[in-house]
Amino acid sequence: MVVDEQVVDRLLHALADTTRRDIVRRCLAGEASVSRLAEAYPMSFAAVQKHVAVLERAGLVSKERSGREQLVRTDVDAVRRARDALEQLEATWRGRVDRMSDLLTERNENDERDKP
Amino acid sequence: MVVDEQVVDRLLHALADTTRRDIVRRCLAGEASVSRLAEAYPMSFAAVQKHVAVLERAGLVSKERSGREQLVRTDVDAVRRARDALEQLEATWRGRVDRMSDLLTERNENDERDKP
DNA sequence: CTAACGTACAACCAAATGGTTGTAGATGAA
DNA sequence: TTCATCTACAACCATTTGGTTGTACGTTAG
Repeated sequence: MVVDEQVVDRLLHALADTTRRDIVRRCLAGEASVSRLAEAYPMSFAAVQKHVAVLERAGLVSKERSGREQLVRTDVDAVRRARDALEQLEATWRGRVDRMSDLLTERNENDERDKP
Repeated sequence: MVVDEQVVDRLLHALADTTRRDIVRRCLAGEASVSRLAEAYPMSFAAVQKHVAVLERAGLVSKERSGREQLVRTDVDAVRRARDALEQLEATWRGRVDRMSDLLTERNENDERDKP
């Protein structure tokens, strides 16, 4: 179940911004319209709109129309998937470390060196 | 023990790039010089150097001089801290959800169907 | 219907990103 | 010493990012 690298890129990039993480948090605690969200930050409505778009592209939130408002809702599963993605990364890396340990243990004189 | 937002920003941004994640992985499985790393990617030495710098600024790797080479080593603890940071984020968000649930539960004592 | 509200989107801008090439300084090998 | 290697860093460039303002459009309230 290898997570697509591109997906991970978008996911981590989306979360690598304080405002966006805050939006995720806010929209987890009850849905909020984009304009209501915009009131919470020292930036324009359009700017917040863009942040929401980035989160949406990463699959972290989704929008649902309700009358003339657009309600933003955090996808809790997506947040979990984000955590799992990092966990998987860590597992891969850790796996490498483990295999490395094995190699070191049984390593004798095999000194390989590739030169292009 | 709140993780500094700025630190999280740098951490997640550093990891939001396939090449950089690969560098982290490679430098976990044995140290590698920057030039050796550069051989592994379809980009210039300077570009890889910049990627390493980003990882270093995020505290994910460190460099150690060995002769004329600069060995890059992934800080395993930093990787763990990265995972923990996301976990903490998730915990915060989850906490919000839980408190939200509590509110809903308490409100439910009256057992009425009020529509806002 | 009209006015106000919420949204979408385009155009624009400064700054950051991700890449390049070129130059210069250390260091190890011959 | 001389030369090849490894690194650091500056200058430059194209694209993306994160912000702005302005305009247009659908929806709701009065």
